Amino acid sequence: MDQQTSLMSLNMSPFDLSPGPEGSASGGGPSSASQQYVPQGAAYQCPPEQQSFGYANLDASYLFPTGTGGEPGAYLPTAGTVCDQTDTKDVIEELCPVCGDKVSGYHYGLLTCESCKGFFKRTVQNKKVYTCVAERACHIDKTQRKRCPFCRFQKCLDVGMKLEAVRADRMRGGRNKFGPMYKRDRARKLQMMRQRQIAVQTLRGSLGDGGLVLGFGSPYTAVSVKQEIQIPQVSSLTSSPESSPGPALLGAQPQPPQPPPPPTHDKWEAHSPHSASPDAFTFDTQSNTAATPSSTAEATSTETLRVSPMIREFVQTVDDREWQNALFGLLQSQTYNQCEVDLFELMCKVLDQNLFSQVDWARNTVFFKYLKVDDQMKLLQDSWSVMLVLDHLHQRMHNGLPDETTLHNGQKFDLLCLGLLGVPSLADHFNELQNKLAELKFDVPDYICVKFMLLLNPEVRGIVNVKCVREGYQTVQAALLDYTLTCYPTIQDKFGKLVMVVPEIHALAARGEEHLYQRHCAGQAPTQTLLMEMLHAKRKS
DNA sequence: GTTCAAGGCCAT
DNA sequence: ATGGCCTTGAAC
Repeated sequence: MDQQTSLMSLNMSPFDLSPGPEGSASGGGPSSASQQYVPQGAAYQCPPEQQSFGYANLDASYLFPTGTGGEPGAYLPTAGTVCDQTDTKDVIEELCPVCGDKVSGYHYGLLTCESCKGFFKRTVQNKKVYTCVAERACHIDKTQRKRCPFCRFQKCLDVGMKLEAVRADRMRGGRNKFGPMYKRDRARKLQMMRQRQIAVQTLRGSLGDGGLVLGFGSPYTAVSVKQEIQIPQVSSLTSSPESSPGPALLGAQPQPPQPPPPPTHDKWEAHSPHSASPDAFTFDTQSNTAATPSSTAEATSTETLRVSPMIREFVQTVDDREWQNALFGLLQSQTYNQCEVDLFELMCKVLDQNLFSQVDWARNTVFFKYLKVDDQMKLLQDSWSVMLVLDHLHQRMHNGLPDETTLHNGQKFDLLCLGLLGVPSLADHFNELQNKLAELKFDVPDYICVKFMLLLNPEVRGIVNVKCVREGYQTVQAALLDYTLTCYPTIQDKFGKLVMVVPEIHALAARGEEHLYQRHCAGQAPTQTLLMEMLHAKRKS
């Protein structure tokens, strides 16, 4: 699905390099790298036949570097060269993330080739304006990089080349503020390479070469809530903002992010049938079926019985594998070949992506999909944050999502903060909530019913078709009540207790929203995102 | 003194 | 316009 279009109309310029000594463009603000470059004029035209399919402008070719055939697994050193040669030079022997040519050093924030360095410099210094006559998704590689400067520059930004590293005063020589970052990046790469070598040595003995196939997410983009809702529905759940590639399969190397620990609870949290192979970007999840609770004391005897068809259908709308793939895909695409990323900014991007999934989920569900777009928007604007919190509780409780993960560049990313909407001090409250739910044997049907009830809130102001919303809410409410009575008869008033938890989730989400809004106002959050649009929408209403 | 990421130069 | 090579100069 094409989320680029709306952003392309935002007409943002990358050329606001404030002049002045020592990086006046610094200061921890949003990285311009994630913004969309919208050129004007028509200096260049991109040949239509050069467009690649979709928006996968980042290609995986540069992941299989330096002359070893480009086969999966070629990334691993051969047995004879495993040891002793881990110096900086080896680390540098990567391929340019823009075009796949040989890297010549750090340039404008990351390792690139000489030609992309020059291209980026000329573009920014001379304020060049390009146009793509195709779909703004041309494939960029070493042989075709000259054909569409628009897409080449876009890709430069997408992979993280930094506009602010181009000096407005054109002063030569010396070092800039990125020096220490390059140094840390080198150290991290060395460390990771050493770890990898150890793992390879261990694994070669028993397994032989492992495959290495890395999936890539497209660059980050945003659209308006309304547009997102109005995108034609697809047959199954898909996630935005990018049409995420499939799960990235990793071979024999200790490649972050790591998979969370296996789940430990009931059948709704059962191991995935696919989890036998090492798959660093997938953690175990319940299979996406409408199975019934089985291993809990209450539910064992009810196996496949007495769960209403509606709840079964609800459970089928849960696609945790997609959620995980989208999460880890984004974390990877945002950090691959990056020295250091702003973790708050990254968190906002993940939240934003989750929001897209949220919208996507909602507009494919019963009750909701028949509403008018304006009503849908109002419901989503009211419930997005509580649903994000609830989703995170679900991922932790039913899929063993860990507190943190190591990013591709070696930085640690706090996953829990996603559930806290960026407020670390809410961790205790969040854990308390999780414990409370665990005591209630909160399972996947509970989760999905509560989620529906959060979404279909008839109290939201300005809803035109209140009747329909209320009916949906009451139907789900009744289904949940029935489910809890049927499947958990020994938990006294499970339904009532679940309903009591809802205001707590609201309180937590409200604090998160406030925090995000403050940071947004302070210029610390990425702009032009669905997340920010949601924050603003609620304040306006 | 060395390093290396900036900007500059110039043949193509 | 591109891209390989050269010069520069702050940080180490």
